[in-house]
Amino acid sequence: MSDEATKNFPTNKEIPSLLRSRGIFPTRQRIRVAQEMLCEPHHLTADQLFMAVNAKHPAVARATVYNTLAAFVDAGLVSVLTMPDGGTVYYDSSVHHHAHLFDEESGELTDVDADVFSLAQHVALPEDAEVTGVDLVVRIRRSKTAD
Amino acid sequence: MSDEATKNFPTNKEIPSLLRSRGIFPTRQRIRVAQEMLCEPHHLTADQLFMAVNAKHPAVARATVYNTLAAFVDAGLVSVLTMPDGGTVYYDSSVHHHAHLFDEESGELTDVDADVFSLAQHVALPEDAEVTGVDLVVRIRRSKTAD
DNA sequence: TTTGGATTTAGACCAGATCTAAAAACTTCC
DNA sequence: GGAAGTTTTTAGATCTGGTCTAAATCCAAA
Repeated sequence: MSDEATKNFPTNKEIPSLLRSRGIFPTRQRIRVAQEMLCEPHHLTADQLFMAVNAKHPAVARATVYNTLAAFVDAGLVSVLTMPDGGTVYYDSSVHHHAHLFDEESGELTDVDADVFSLAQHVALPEDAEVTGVDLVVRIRRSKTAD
Repeated sequence: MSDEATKNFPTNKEIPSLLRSRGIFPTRQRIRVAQEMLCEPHHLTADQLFMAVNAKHPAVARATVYNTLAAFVDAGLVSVLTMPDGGTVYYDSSVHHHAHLFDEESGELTDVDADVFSLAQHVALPEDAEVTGVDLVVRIRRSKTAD
């Protein structure tokens, strides 16, 4: 459960076959976006990704980044997450069910393994409700350095 | 905890003194916005509120609705909530800590009492982390009517 | 009343995100 | 190869929530 191996991010080399296996034709642009997005734990806004992809030289158009992200979400390759107050939309390279830690001081967003589905059992659901997803963000402060 | 009385929404009449008690001068516009927003459990977007307030005849400008909502948030009269995937920002007339149920079919958003802080104890937090907030949305489907 | 601070207002503006229509890149078939 | 059709990409226009601004209005106090 709290095993890093469950996440198992692909290497750059594996990207094309990964895309193909999800029914996404691996074009040059999609490969670049995927490499930047999928190969390690990441929480990026569309714009951050757009800039990362084009950091060295223009490589992929903005619209393509958005289209590609949407395709990846459909294919279950990335998940979407927005900060509960700001509304900033992040794309998350981890798709397994997990919770998020949000450091209110640094603005840093990190994954944390947690069986969010079983946590959800503790809330009073309507009889006929079937849980289809659980979004949990724990906001923290860490400045207790000299508390 | 799961006591409706803890929420205790104000009546229209009580709004002016409520605002005053929170250090908000009760102008005509702020009273209208408050009456529409605070007197019952609600999850409204700024725009929905803007339209509700102006339903019969123009009453309050858009900017005022936004300003007023911000003031209410500061004063702890409403809380902010964004859907983790869409990024839509809702204003919630309940400010006590609670979880949300999101019906994926109807799009309906409802409050549900839950001790979200104690739930958060179950996730592996860094040693020095102090929890400052917990946002929990349980997505459900209810179409089991004929499952 | 007049004055001055607080509030409201319409509309300009801004940033993310999406849409569009055309260009480019692949496939397929001859 | 290359003509024709399909898919993908692209730049830029457009849309949409939301914020900002500077002028008008309101209101309390003298």
